[in-house]
Amino acid sequence: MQPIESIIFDEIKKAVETVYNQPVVPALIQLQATRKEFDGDITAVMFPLLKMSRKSPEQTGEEIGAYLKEKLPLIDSYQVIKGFLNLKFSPAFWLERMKTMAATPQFGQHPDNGKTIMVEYSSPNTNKPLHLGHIRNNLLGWSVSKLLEANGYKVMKVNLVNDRGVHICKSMIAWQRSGHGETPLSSGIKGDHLVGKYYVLFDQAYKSEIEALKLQNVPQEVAEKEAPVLSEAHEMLRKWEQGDPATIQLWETMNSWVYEGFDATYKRLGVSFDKIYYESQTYLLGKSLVQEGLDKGVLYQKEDGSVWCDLTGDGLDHKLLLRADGTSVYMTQDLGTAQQRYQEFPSEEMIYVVGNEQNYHFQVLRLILKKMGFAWADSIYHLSYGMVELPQGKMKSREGTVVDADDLMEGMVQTARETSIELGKLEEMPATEREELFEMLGLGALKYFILKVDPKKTMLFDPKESIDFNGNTGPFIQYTHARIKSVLRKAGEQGYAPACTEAPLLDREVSLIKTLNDYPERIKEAGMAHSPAIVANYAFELAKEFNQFYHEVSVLKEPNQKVLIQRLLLLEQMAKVLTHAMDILGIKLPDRM
RNA sequence: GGCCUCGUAGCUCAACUGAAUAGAGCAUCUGACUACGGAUCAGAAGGUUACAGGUUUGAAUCCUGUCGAGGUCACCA
Repeated sequence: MQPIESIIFDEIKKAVETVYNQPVVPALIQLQATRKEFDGDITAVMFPLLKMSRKSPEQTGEEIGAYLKEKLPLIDSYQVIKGFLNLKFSPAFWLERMKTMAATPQFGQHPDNGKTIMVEYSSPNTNKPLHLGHIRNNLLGWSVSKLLEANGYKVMKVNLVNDRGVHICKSMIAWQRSGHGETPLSSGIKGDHLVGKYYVLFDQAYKSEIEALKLQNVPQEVAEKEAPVLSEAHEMLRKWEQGDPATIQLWETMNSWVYEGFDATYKRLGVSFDKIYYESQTYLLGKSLVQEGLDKGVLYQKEDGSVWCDLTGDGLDHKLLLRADGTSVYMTQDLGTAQQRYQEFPSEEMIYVVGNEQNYHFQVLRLILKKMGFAWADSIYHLSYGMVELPQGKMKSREGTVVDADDLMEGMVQTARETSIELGKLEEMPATEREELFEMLGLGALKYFILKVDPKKTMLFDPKESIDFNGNTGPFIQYTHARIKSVLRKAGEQGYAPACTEAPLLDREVSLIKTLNDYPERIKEAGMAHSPAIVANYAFELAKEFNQFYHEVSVLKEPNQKVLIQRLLLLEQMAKVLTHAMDILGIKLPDRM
């Protein structure tokens, strides 16, 4: 559906050219939605035109407004306030708009553009369970993928699991030492939590060994490096890299526990992937690229054999790419995986959903790829999101302030359960259906709370506020949807079906149509900004507007049937748009609650 | 110390590309339950957009400086 601005743009340009008898640069025509407090639908800013008109802003607005009103039937009236020309469209125009959107099956869904985008997100370590920070990552990754799909892209959702390294060996060592063969099955503990438990145990053992060494007058720094458990962990990593069968087997076993746990968390959170990569299979990539870089003279080698990239010319430092012993570092693999991805799925854009503490890493990654002459380096987009903080500050594992993902989800669902039961509205609902509803509400609250904030900003997660179900929250929108559905249901029982009857529209209805009409543009805007927050805030505006309308107008008590039937059509549109918007956020909408 | 990001109502967040009187929600106070669903709605109060300059017809937004917060500058990932 054609946005209103583009319909009117050429007309206004023509009007200005005619009235002032000279050509106009498009940039001078500035249009914006008219602010709520003024009468009108679209506003043209007069200031840029003053040089042409050589008249006051008010006079200029008058002249162009008068011309437009006379020439364009769809302009009902105009009003000039200061330097702003507010144009109001005719009711017939808005009726037409409503008809068009009602006839559009997937309103808000942009047509397939034939382009592919890759989105990498989640990318967890396999030594501990997911926490609140991962939740933001996962929700963003999922939602941005949906958002891009709504913008007509084909999206490949990818997860690169960090399944190897010394951190995993730490859990393995602790399990060997004190696990006594414990498994998720034998203990009833979820796999990722069980492995996480041993990671913590490792840390405790490590610390007490340091203390013990210090009692023997070993200096702190030396103790930190030479504690026996740590040496064991490094030894294990060496064995792993050599392919020692027993080590590999333990590694596989413990990782499989973690995956089982992650799968459950992902499932409840509602996210999924099209392809999962494992770092154990990709960590050797990138070495050939480094060789290529050396040949091209983009990289250089030190006497000890280590390979570096000099980025001082770009205001950055020297960056290590291969250690003296020839092993690769994080950046090396990332160069390699980027190339592999691009070859595997040539895409318009490769989006990495990664926290902003890695801004520097991605800056360097792009720069090196560019220096090496890969044009696709520009298609790498680091979707950098801010940290999630708690009222008491940052999450710190040492201080035990880490909010576990599973606990958090369960807590939200439990709160939804308590709140709903307290309100006492669901006595008639079957138990299983009720539980499904609590799940929808609890997770809806969580997802909305996190996604409504601009990704790049640091956000505060206040558990007390997140479980609030009033105001700008997921449950508020879910409730709104349930009410709309309820009216439609009752109307259906009375034999009414939504339709456009050309009945006159109230101002409030025109306003709703305007908001609905804006939806596809907002999706586009959100897609370009990679920001689900724009979608969330739009949905809230719409829900709020509905509630106001609903409070003022008795839809089912309306005596004029034509009016009634047409209002149902408007309600149906709202339900459709809300559903589509919430689907982008991964939030389910109940028909009743 | 170098580089990057951020600073908006008591709190959490908006403000598309520079545009009209900087908007919501929460909390506070007042009002509406003879309800198509009150998990709602109406209203009040709350601001020198950290500070100081500059550009512009116009600045929360762009530039410079100061102050404050966070991140990063690993042969960790």
